[in-house]
Amino acid sequence: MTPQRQLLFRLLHGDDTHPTADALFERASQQMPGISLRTVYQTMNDLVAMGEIEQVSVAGGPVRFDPNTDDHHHVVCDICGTVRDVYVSGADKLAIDGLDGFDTVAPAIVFHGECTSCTSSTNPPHNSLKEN
Amino acid sequence: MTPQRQLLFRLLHGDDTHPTADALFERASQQMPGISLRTVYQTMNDLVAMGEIEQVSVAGGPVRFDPNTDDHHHVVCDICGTVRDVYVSGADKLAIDGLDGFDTVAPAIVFHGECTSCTSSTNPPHNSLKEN
DNA sequence: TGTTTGTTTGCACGAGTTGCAAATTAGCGC
DNA sequence: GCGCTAATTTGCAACTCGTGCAAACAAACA
Repeated sequence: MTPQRQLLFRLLHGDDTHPTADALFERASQQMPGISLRTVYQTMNDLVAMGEIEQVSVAGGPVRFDPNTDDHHHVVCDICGTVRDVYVSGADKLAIDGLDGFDTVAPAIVFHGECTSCTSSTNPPHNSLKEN
Repeated sequence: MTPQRQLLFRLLHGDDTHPTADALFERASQQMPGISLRTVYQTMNDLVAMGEIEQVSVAGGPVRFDPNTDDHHHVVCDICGTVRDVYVSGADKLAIDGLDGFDTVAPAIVFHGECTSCTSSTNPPHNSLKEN
């Protein structure tokens, strides 16, 4: 448990914004100048492998990290890219056709939409998907 | 409607393997040597924008293209990367907590699992995720 | 102290995709 | 068929996200 790992672990927990490696790197750099982006990737991969955190990947964009390991799903704003946790119940009752020939684990559900920050024209912080 | 577009459109329809741009490029090159990979990307993007086809992107890998524009979802083999269409009913009856502040469009459901080709040790065409 | 083991860092590389500008082609009126 | 214009295609460079590698470094420990 090196200082770098402690810092990253601390930064990620209590962060529900599903940050990218780059975003974490930015924040970590403020508290520990000189920390390497490579270390952020390395540490995130290790934490994922240990099951301490989850990876969320949405449509082409960079991977995001989620400290929430509960059974949950995600909503994505298709305009600004914001990701939020969503809890779904009843997924076990879905009627599914086409899983023949597959040992299936679990469904990952991603809701797509537009968040009100992006929708409300009076308050237009229309951040591009590229930002963050 | 150029010959390139006709060929690509034809190749994609009647192909339920959710090919990547590269896979399409390979197949197209056989029938039209000299066609550019750039053209494949360009054409696919146009078709997606026109709503003629759909894009499927799974965790890190390259984008795949799907001529099926029905309301459907996908299963992914986490070993070989195969993607298959899945029809789900009852998704409208899911109880969802956390969509506040979002104008939501629709859920995209991806089932993860292992296909029998990969599971059956007697018949192990364990293609890596990188192949195809 | 010296060794061992794991971590961090920098850099170069790789995959996938896009931007750009030049060359080519399609479509269309005549 | 001819010439024009707009769209398409192509090649290449560039970009983003992420990983491999090897050297430097740090922590633990005999």
